[in-house]
Amino acid sequence: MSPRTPEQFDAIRSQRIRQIKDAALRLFARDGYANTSISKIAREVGMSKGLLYNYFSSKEDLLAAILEDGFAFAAALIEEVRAMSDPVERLRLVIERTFDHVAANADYWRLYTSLAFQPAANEVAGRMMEAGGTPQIVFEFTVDAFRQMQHPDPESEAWLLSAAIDGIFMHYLQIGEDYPLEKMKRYMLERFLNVLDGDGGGG
Amino acid sequence: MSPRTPEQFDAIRSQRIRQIKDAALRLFARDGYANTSISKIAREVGMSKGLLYNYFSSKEDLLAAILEDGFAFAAALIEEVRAMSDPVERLRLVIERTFDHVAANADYWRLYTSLAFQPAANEVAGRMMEAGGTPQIVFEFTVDAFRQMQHPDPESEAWLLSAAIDGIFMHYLQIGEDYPLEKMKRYMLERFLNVLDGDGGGG
Amino acid sequence: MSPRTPEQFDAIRSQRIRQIKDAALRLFARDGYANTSISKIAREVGMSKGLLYNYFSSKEDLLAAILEDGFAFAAALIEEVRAMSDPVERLRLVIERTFDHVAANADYWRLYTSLAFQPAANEVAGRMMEAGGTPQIVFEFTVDAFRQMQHPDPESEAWLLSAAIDGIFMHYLQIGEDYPLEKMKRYMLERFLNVLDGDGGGG
Amino acid sequence: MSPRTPEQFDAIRSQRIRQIKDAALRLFARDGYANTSISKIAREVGMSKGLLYNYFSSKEDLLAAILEDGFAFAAALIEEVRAMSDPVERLRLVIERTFDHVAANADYWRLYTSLAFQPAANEVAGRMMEAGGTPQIVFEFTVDAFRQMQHPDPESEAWLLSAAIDGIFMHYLQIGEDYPLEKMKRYMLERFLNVLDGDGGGG
DNA sequence: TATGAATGAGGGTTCATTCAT
DNA sequence: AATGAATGAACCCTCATTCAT
Repeated sequence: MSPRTPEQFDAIRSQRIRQIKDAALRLFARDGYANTSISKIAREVGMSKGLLYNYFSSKEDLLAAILEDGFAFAAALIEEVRAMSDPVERLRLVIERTFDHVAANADYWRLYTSLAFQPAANEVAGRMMEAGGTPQIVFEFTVDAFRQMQHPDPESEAWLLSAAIDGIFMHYLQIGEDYPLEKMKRYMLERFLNVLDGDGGGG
Repeated sequence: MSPRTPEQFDAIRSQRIRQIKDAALRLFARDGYANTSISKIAREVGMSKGLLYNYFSSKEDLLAAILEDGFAFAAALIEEVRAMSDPVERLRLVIERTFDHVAANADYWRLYTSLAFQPAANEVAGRMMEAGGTPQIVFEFTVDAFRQMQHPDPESEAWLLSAAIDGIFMHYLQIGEDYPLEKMKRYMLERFLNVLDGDGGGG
Repeated sequence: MSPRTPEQFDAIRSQRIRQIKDAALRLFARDGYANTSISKIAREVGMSKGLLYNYFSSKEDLLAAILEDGFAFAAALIEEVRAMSDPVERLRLVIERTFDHVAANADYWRLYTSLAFQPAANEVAGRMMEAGGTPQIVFEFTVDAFRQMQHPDPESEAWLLSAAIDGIFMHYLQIGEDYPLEKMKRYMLERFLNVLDGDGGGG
Repeated sequence: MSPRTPEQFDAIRSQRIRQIKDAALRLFARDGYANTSISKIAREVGMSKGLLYNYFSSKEDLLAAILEDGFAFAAALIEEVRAMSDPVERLRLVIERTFDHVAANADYWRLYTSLAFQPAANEVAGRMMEAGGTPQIVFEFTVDAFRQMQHPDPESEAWLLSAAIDGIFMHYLQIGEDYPLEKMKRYMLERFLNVLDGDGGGG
């Protein structure tokens, strides 16, 4: 009965936003952005369409918010790693962190990949992906590492490594939990970075 | 004056079907199946919506016809390669043929990949992909080859190779002609199959 | 090889028209006029849509031609019966002829009835039915007969008789060959006209 | 200012549903189900097409809801009458109630009859009519009554009575208010059940 | 005579978004 | 904060009809 404090309002607000984003991500990932209606999302969350529009001004806005969350991970990772002096060690960390993030956020990556494939399909997503130029930086890290390892063709090897990683993720996202993701992570580190042990930082 | 012969009708039909499939593939690949309307396809071809339905009974039917064309390539490749006695040589051929097909049919693979990512989004595509179980066979070819090469962990290496290939395709499909696809093909053959030369059968 | 004579052309023409009307009647009766497309009729006959339009200038024209055939029966019956001196005998003949026509042309009556129920649904049919005022005449015959039989309420009895006949037809058209149509014909003659025997004029 | 209560929403819903059903029934009855577009119904009600779909998930669903209302009458009548001990009295009541229902719901019966005539034309209606097997029960009531009245041929007489009733309805539905429906009801009761007086059970 | 390609209007349906309450 | 009624544009699809050949 007592009126809610502003803090309570904020808490409710944050929780609502989280619920909406979670439901939307799940549905976007499974059925595709275009095949997911606002109605379905609202029903999944258990709120009215109208209220959903109190938190996100459009379907695209909701998509942008979801993508933003994922970009934050990439930005944080770059930040964490930028100052490292050993390129090989840096690359190792990037790989481990990324594998773990994919394992923990499969839906996000499913959505991300499906959007990345058809940038023309969605203006907002297209613009955001162009802006969030993470991959470029990571690619340069990779070349650095192979150069330091005296690899004869660091560029090709970098392309290969990043292709292998993306391919592994693709397989994992399609096959799901039957895919030996953890094993492949260790196999990658071993084959590309000669890292023999390592518990993989598994979550 | 005299009525058209059946051959003339057939010619018109074939040409129209080809025009429609071409336009649809282009748009599906660029904008996504869900974002491509029949109207847009018809406009692209320069015909009325109604006429399109003389050739394809539904949007899904059109999609199926397009996918079928691609599956035919896979089936033909398997057929060609099945009887080969040397697994390594067989794998080499599969890789080369597939690289070439991807290079020549980028739109098809763009569409294919985008559909493969969200099988729940499209019933028809989902069913067709389940039925056309090519990847499984190709994976077994790969394991065979590495076993013959006495690789210590043929399964993991097979996973890695197929991931690398798919990743390369992903990059190529996203980046386009700037991507060094031909170079990566040679690099792959060299690194995974110890094939040193080879002009790659380039088309 | 020898060129066809005009008579042959006419014969072909008549046959085509008959085929088209037959197929159209069957489909109109079963699926309804609105649910039957020109394409379906042409396919059923085994000719092209274009050719069908050589014989009937529109779908409505085809419907009109079919209805006309049925009206011809009614007109002929009236003609045959008009001069009869005994109203009872005349009514008996009308009933027998009508039962027989319904039995032999169930599809026509199915179509006729479905159209008669919703005159607003089809302008052509509506106009034709209004013009072909057969029922009115037959009703008067019926009243005449009952008057001659000294029935205390000839009008009501006439309404009843014609309702019973129409109801029997309705049941027959809905139930089909399981319905005891012949038996009901005899029962009607017996109960309404005191006709005890009669082989029913069975065809 | 304050949001609408659930009761208010319910009231709006009920009213809209009633408006839609009323308009649809009127149009279906007059023009036929196939000739009545959702647009026309919406225009008749004065709402957008889209809103109509908030209340009925499809045109067929709307039809089903309308038919359901009519079936409810039949079920209630059967229920009311089932326990009656005197078959003749029971039949009398069924006849009176049905005449009254037809008189009060002419549009419904127009629609019903038009659908019953071409079961192949509409899957939903076909299935519902098959399931709602009222006529069969009523027919058995009728036979019972004639058997109790020692009629020499109860089955034929039952067929005749039900045909007469259906025929009367047919005439009434086609002719409209000029048809002496009330008079025919009394005439039927008198001729078939020897009921001489009766206020007609007027509703 | 004969074909079927071609059109265009209209039908059923969905959905992002707005708004009164 | 919260609801769901309401709209309108766009979507997939059908079909009577016309026309070049």
